[in-house]
Amino acid sequence: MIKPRGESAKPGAALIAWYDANRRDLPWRARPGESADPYAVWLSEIMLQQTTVATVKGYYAKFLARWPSLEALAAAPQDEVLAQWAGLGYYARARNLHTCARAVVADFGGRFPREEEALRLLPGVGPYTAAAIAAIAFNEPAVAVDGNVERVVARLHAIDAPPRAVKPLIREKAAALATPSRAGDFVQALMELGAVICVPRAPDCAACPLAPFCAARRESAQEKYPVREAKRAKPQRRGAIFILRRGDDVLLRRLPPRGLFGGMNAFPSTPLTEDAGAKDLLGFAPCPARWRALEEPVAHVFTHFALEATVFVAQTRAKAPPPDCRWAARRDLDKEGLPTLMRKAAIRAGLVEA
DNA sequence: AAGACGTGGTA
DNA sequence: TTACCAAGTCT
Repeated sequence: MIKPRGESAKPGAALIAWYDANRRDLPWRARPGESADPYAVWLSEIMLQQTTVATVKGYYAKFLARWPSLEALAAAPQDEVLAQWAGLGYYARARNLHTCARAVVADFGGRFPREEEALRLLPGVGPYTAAAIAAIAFNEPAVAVDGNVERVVARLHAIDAPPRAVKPLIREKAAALATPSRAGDFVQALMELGAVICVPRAPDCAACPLAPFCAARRESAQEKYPVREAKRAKPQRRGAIFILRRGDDVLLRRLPPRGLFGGMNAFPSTPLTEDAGAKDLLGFAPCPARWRALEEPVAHVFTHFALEATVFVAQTRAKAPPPDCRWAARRDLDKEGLPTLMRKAAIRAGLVEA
């Protein structure tokens, strides 16, 4: 039977047809007929965790230019990788990226394993990323479930529970749409649909290949799905950041390898995971000096708390750096790779251009 | 298992 | 301006 307007009888077929006609040309994405590069797929997938395509593009290009191969990345010093990652956030990803590169070189001769279960064992590779690499890079029949897929499937079936509570159901419903011979394209099709059509607010149902099958649309309640988790209050914390200058140098500290900004360069500060509001901020200074507080504090919002940090500045001469600290040339501050909060402080203090 | 873990964009 | 949320992982 001939369907009018190219409409397909099966949602899975409609989805893949839509993708074939509408796929975006992304830097890490193989063109039709080309085979995917596992290194490119892995690198992009790590960067894309909780991060938008638009933000990733610049970092991806920078990484690929500097480290064109897995071997090159594995051979790089970790601090260079962290410095290049600066500003992208979730810095455990950068540490795991580097560890993973070395593991694949050491344990697999520089070739990523193709099986989902083996990929899952690599650092920084969880259930989603393992499935995504297996499907996209190796066309293995793995089903990657990310936030896009959760939203599309939750709407398609009007699933009345937060995704976290019904993960297996969502995976099963997603798998039911799959085109097994085209595992990579299928996974990307479902995510792409969520990213450009079945968006969180005001989805473009008129352009959606799954609209005829969509339960949420049938009940005109697209934005009711996926059901949101109860949101927790975001505490407001206060703290201080200390910028010590010595001629053309600035004092930097290397943070311990776990926790907030783990492994990154930073200015000395109060412990940011605690509220220092009621305490004597200068008691946290890296050394005694004539500290001067800048008028306007730096505001920064993290996932789980908001911070207002007073920036203190002082000058010193010929002082040996305190433990875990070193002097860095102010002109090279941009190359040091500071997390965004610290970069904001540097801008506020006039050390670097905005 | 629920919270830690960044940042930027949109409405 | 607050709220949401983006190709999640780790503990």
